[in-house]
Amino acid sequence: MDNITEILKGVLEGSVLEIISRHTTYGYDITQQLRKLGFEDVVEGTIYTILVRLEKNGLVSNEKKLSEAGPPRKYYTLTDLGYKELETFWAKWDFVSSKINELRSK
Amino acid sequence: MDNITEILKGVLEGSVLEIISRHTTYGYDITQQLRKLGFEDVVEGTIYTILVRLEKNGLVSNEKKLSEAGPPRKYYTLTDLGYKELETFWAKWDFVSSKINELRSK
DNA sequence: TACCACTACATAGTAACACTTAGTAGATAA
DNA sequence: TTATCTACTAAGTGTTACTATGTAGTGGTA
Repeated sequence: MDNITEILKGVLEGSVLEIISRHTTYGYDITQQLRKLGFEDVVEGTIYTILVRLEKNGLVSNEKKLSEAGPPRKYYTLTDLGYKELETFWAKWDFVSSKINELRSK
Repeated sequence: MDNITEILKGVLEGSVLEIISRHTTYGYDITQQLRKLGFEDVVEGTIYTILVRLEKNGLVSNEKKLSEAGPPRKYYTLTDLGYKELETFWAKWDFVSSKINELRSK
């Protein structure tokens, strides 16, 4: 799917929160998961900037651990604030997507 | 719903295209329709900039007509390119929303 | 007449976000 | 030694919705 950049705005960050909420993980892996999901053009740089932002906003914390296959990894975990934000994200998503579908169907 | 700005990015433009595709209409009315739909914080300035952009990109054309209740209105209509773009928008929306829901449910 | 509310459009500036691009660096296999 | 995969960093860009403010026509009302 070409050029979904604009539709991804605001959505990608929520997706990253969702992924981290499942189990603690690191940037490179998150990128791979999103690409496997179908967002094939997502690159690492995008995810890392999101992670930096999330941490700056207190939504995630990280712990550096050694890797078996490369440089050390930063494993991210949601904070309480992060879980709250994730909930808010889904509420917003439900709201917007229901309204968009309403607009479309009538 | 508070602060859905980021999620609306890319979506609002598609919504405007969808509204115009139903029947030719003007900026102020589009704003009202979107507010009635639930996007209560959408203001006229936002819609006018979108309309200017759409026209610049050849997706809509407009015709000025007198109003019964104020200044003249600019009635917008989708061009062929506009209809194509609208179709593309819905394809992107379907793609992204299905992927997001997939992420959420697994 | 003066004022206000509603209608209707315009636009310069801002903030937020995903993306681009380029880099560093460890591990492993050819 | 070269290449490939893993893993993180960061400066700069482009697009978008929003903020804020302005202009202007119409109709009601005090």
